[in-house]
Amino acid sequence: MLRLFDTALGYVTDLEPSQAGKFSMYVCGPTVSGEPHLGHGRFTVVWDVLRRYLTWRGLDVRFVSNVTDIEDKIIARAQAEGTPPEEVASRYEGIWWQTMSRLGVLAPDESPHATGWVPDMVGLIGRLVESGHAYLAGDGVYFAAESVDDYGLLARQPLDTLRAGARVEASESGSKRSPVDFVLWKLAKPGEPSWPSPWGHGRPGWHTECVVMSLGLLGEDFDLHTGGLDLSFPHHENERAQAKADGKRFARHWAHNGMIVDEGGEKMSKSVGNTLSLLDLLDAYDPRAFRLQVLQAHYRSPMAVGAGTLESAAGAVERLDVFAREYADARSAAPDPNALAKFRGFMDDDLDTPKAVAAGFDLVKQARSTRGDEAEAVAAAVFEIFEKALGLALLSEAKVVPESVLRLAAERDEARSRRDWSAADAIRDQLKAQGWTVEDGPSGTTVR
RNA sequence: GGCGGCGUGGCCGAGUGGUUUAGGCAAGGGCCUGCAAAGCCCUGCACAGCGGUUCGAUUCCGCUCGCCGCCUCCA
Repeated sequence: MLRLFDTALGYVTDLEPSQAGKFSMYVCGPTVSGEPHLGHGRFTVVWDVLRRYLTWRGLDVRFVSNVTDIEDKIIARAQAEGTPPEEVASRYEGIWWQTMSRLGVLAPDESPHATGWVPDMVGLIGRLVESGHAYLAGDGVYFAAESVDDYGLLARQPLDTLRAGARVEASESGSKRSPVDFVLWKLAKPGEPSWPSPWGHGRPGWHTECVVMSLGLLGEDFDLHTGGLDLSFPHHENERAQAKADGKRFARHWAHNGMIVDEGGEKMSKSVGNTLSLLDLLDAYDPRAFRLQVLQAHYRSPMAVGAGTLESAAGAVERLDVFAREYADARSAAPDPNALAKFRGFMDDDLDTPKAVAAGFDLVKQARSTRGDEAEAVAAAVFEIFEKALGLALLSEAKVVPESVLRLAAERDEARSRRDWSAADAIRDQLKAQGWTVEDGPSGTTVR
């Protein structure tokens, strides 16, 4: 069984599903108020890998990831642009799914939208108000964090130290009774989108949607709740507090991925403004290079991304493609069971993809240094591991070569058959100048 | 201030109390090649600093220095 670091426990533990053979996970998705950045790219790849791996291991995985389509930043952008908030949200959601597809991230089984669940959220808030866990203040309904006895579990800090450390500015609204309280329902200002509620027209606070949608779709006691490390507190803490106050069991396990950092080692974040566009990066490099780089770092470690790291990863992808072309026939062979067992051992140990990938590269080397059935089985394991389990597609098909290039290649073969090396070299230089790599094999000149 | 993490060879990035190496990229040498490319083989005496524990520490403990995260919207 897979072992994973559980944020709530603070150590690596067995990930026993509540129902044998099944696995339910909820990943906190994006707020669609802008283009995805590198951090989004990482968390989606990390949890996509976990999902694929568990599926590959034979579990029936149900993967739910939300889209936050109503939120302050969306409203702010809509107002700045003079367009409706729905328009902003749907535009960036379109870009989101398009980007995910380029990254090789599978679509969730379900992707609930916050705006589709407002009545359920109002229902939850109502129950929380009734039971005394929430209260109405000047500008909205707030959750009384201190009413939950183990508040601070995910933060791994007791409540009083959280309270002591809370920024004063954060509570300057003057509405909260305690600085650790958080808003469940924001009353609408004129011109803001709103839904009806017993407390007046307004919109849900961010921390409420994920509780309602995860419980609504996966039921109580679902297996795993994940997201970026920066969501562990306060977002996930607050979700958990609501579920608990509502008498629900909520997620059995919690897992969080590490942050992307810039060249200076500082976390990329919207507030600092040092985020890098994921779209630009995917335009500039093979998207698989980013995916491989994510795999080569442990999911909990901070990860630096820059031109150098991406070029390095792109080179490695290229190497894998060369292998995939040479060993394309092995795709249909039975993978070497020992190789797969070793791979599983690494993955089961807290999703150690760096080691798993290293093992994959070792297999590439191993396949090339043996012959016959053994080489074929090892090569088949390479495909099995990278493509099926990790979701990194390898290209066995050469890319389409334009007619003019093929003609030059033919001319070069002809020159070589005449042993006219200077003519052959001149053509090679010409092809190189056009960005093609020329290789001479038994069947003549090939380009890629 | 509270809680937590990190510091590894040119770069990214794993890992471990002790025969021999993570892996990728880059670099150097060799094989192959008309020359290349691709591939294969070989090469780097890495573990912030200072002490301590130990037969032995990069790995355990302490201290110092440096960097970072969370406590605030954030993946």
